[in-house]
Amino acid sequence: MQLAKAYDHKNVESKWYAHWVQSGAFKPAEGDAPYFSMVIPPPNVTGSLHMGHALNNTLQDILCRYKRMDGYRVLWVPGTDHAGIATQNVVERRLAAQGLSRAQVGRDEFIARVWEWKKEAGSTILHQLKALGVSCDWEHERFTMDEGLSLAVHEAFVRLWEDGLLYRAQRLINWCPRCKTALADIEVIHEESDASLWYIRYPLADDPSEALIVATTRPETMLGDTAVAVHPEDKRYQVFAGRKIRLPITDRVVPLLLDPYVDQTFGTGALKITPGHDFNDFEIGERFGLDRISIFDADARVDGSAFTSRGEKGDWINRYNSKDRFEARKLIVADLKERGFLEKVEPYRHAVGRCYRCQTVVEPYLTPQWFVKIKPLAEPAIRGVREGKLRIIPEGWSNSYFAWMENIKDWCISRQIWWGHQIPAWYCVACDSGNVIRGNQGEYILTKDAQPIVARQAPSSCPRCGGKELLQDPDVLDTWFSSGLWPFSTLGWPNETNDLKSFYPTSSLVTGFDILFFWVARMIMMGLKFMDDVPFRDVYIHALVRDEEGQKMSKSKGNVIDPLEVMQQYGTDAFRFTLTAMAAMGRDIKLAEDRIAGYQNFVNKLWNAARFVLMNLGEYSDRQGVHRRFLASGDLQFADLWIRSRLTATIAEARKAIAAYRFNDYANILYQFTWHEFCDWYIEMSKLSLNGTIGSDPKQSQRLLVEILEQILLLLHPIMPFVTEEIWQVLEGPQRTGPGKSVMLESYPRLETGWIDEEIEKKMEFLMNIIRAIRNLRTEVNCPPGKEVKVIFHGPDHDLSFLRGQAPYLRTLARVGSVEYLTSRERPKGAATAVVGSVEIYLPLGDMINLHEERTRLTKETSKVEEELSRIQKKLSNPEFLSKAKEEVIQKEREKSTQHEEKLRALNLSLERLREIE
RNA sequence: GGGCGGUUAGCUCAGCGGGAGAGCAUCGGCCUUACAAGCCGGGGGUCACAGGUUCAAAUCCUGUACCGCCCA
Repeated sequence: MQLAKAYDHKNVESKWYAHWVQSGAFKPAEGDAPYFSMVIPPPNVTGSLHMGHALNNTLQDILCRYKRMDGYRVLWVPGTDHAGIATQNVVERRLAAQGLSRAQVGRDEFIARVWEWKKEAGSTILHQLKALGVSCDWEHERFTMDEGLSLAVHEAFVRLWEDGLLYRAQRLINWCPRCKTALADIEVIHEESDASLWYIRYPLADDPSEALIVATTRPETMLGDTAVAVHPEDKRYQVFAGRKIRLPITDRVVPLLLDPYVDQTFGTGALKITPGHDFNDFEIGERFGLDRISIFDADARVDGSAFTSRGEKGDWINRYNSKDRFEARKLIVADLKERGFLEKVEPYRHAVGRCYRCQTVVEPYLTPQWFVKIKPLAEPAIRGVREGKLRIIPEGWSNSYFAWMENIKDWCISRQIWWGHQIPAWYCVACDSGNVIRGNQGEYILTKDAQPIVARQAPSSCPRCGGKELLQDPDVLDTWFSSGLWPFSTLGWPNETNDLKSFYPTSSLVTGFDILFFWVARMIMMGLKFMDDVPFRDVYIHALVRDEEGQKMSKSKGNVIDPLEVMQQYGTDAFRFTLTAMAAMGRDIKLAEDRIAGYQNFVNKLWNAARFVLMNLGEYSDRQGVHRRFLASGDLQFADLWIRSRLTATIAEARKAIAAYRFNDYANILYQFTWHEFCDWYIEMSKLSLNGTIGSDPKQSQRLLVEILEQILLLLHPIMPFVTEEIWQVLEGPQRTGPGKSVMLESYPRLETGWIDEEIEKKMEFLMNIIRAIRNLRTEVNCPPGKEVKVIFHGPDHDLSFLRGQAPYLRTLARVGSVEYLTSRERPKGAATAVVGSVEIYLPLGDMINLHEERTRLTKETSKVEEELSRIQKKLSNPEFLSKAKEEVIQKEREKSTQHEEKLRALNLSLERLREIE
């Protein structure tokens, strides 16, 4: 029953994880205890573990382990999300490596290949999470594409449709020409970039010698212009009111509109209007009934048929047809320049929208899509937070939540990809034939007017005409649509399962703010809609992990720290502790590897403290598995009472911190107690009891050491599961270990408020200060560390008699060989001096003292105390302070004043002694 | 452009109305049989700046500067 000389995390971690899983320790307990449930923010099935996951799951694991130990029935549901676009991209790349395209293999074969890929590579991140030690119930693992969750998706879709909250319509949406799919608004990332502003002459139709100059960042879209707009009050353009414009190149004649939307300060104040490719222009187009010309195809290449179908003619159509939008831009700019329509080009910086998956510049594109009518869902979701059914922590984030929710736009949920939940809507080839356009290879296109038949299962016939041939909508749903259902779909919804009854609403959700809108907001809306209750009571939003310079970690910047490497090198516990200690609310984490190394020392410290305890157990083996038995039973010495009091305070603070999601406080409180109270003082003091110098029964000291160590292990376990388990198993011995036994199933330390003893704590604080003062004096006089010294105390009787009782501690901890207690007015001559409270401490080592240095030191301290004292006295002589400040504050200041006076008096006496020698 | 957050020791950060703190780094001394991944001790800060509120401001308010994020 000994521990190895050094803690070897590599061997320990996988061993205990397997043990936990095997013994079913992650499964929710039976019984009727209150529950605590969480769902994991499902990582992308394509993903691999990064710092964000590591932090996110460490914090969740802390909550789960804490709650489990504290008697709750805990369920933590793990799983992954099918990540439609990302996964499709991965599999397409694999196909491309074989020289194949998605179109070549066909839809069914492609889907089969995605599943194949998922089978072989889709659990990577879950395995990595296991390395982190997460205590998820793996029997509850879910995947957004598995059968049950697909059922939930269909059910949700159909119900939204039945409730009139879904519609299919031709709208301008964000289109990624690379992924060839629609994106939701928030899937577009706006990034500032350097570009140009082109100024183009737009001549008047009736007099080409007159022209307006429009400024644009996208000259190529002029092929789709159907108007020019100016501000109604813009004096520059009032002469042009009511006239028409003949567009360069296309010769299209378009109206000049007056619209207050136009920003007079932008460019020339004259705005070209392209309702088919700009969101703002689209709205102006709506107001004025303008044509919307969709000038590009799905690849964002100029689509000549867009013009011929309107009866437009000209060489320009052929010239630009099939040209990529950026190529078309170059051509058009060149052509404008050649024909004298280009006034000037200015450098210009503006935000460009890019696909969040592949960074391609998105194109506003006019296509039929499915939308969720979002306002009726958003309103209850706003109320839910306002009324406190759901707390967002830290609270500051609720502002962002409200701002977003209140300005929310309908959610485009259809995606033109293959991997995902195919939309449960069908179209009748018979009665809707005009809208179902079939191609040669079995593919088909639905027009904007197609009539969907929405159903839970493929209908066998058309409810309108009885037609037997029905085609399913080829689009799939946004992945976030299925993740929006995650908190209840994973529990079995739409079936009324026991899980759903037992664990919904979930207790907490822990996530990063980057998916507050993507995911959290949508879960709240969906939860309220389908479960009639919020999906979780608390949302804890944690920080982003950045690199040392505060930069977001990204592969392209090359500043990524791989959590797996870190765990390998420093150990998972050290890594988890670092993340926890740095997870202060509302602030990003700048992670430096030094810090992890620093906390690895803490793991080592704990390990060695445990080694000490085990090494000193001697014959003690009569443990009966009752923790805190001897701590509770009395017969405690001074140091025991002190550590028990401190332990109790630590338990109270730790519980408070974790309940408030103050993870960094939790970590620091335990660090402080373990290292600087238990190790630095209690263990050192216990050496005296163990060797019989103090107290009567060394066995009692052994018991208490074990019990306090146990408490520390229990408190630390949620953060550092592995090392605490390893120590626990050795410490408990064979009677209490074995299958099904684990520190993670023990009770979390409860609060015994009667154990707080302020008097004892004050006394210990005093003793510590005395010891520290003596150590300090020794250093000052260059006294060799091992050498015992004589010390003389002078002070009030009660202090001296207390110190008389502490002689053994003074000997061990301060190397005080002999003590003299002075009560007379005599003072030793030629001694180094320090003052603690009202006690003067003399180190009579006349020959070793540098008188000059000693005097400088004392003088410095005197002036420090004087300064402080005068500040306090000034306060106390201020009548306003005395009349307005709280009584306890005044009392405290008075006490301080007395203490400082005492100290000052003692210091002055010491200085006097020095002068006598000199 | 709108909103949010930050600016505290050399570094990373707590504290957010009544004594300026931690970890790391640094300096000095120690291989004291749990731990040199350690022990003991020390130094180091007009709490960004300018006003204001208050008996009392790092902490609350206003403004300025710089940095970061989100939204448009």
